[in-house]
Amino acid sequence: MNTKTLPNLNQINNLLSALSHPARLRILLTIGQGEACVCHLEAHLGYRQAYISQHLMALREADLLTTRREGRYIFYRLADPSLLDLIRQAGSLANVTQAEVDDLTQTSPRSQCCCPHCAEDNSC
Amino acid sequence: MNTKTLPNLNQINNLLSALSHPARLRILLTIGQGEACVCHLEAHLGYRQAYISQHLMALREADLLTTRREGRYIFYRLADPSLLDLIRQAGSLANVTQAEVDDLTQTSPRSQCCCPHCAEDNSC
DNA sequence: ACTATATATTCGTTCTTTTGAATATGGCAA
DNA sequence: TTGCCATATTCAAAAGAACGAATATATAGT
Repeated sequence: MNTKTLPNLNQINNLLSALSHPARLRILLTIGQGEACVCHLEAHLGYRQAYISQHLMALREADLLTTRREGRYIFYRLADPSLLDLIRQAGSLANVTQAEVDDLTQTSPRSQCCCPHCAEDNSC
Repeated sequence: MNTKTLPNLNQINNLLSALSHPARLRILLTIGQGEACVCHLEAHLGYRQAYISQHLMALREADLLTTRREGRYIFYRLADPSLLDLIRQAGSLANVTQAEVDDLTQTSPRSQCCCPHCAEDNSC
């Protein structure tokens, strides 16, 4: 629409738009500095699988994620870990402490992930 | 809307959503560390008055702006100047240099603002 | 009181995003 | 091959955001 030809503006806007969703924020925070497979996010956040995949697709298209396949599992990782800083800074501007931001990671008290990464810890 | 009851998440999301719009980003950058009236933004960015007011309303509702009335003019100011840092950081994540971010401020080669602040500089 | 100027609000339409449901793909193991 | 598990994609309906047009408000000056 109006954005005329301001590519830089659009790049920033695309980044922010990709971030501007509760589920996507939680996904990014859950991935954190490490990596996570879809089933992990599913178990951890309590969303449906397809729902998570859809948001992962959005994040991928915004170049915010990288992927790595390991057998049947696909592990997601932040393309740039400083994304976490951005979210934290947004939090601080929105009166959310860093501790509270980190809490947004865990919600689903049930179910566990049994991917290669989690299997050790869990009763898999 | 699945967001259940995660108020912190929503606060962050509301902030980011308010930012996620080309016109609003430019408005915020134009206000910068100082203050600006609507007519200034109008002249500077080349948007219609009502259009700007609409976006200012959105930014106000997200508590991103404070206002001050001076006669017929209403001056807008960032509620928290560190918002600029957030935008710059978003820029850097989106491969936009700080200089390029600052450029997003000026576009309309025409028209001038004649508010009390600008009158001195311009031919008003 | 009347007019002009600066800004805000409302309304309706269009465009985009979200989301559930269903289905597809791709690897692995029997 | 067959079937299963992890993940991706497609589709359509519903919800929401953007935006133009018109109109309202508030202040100042005459």
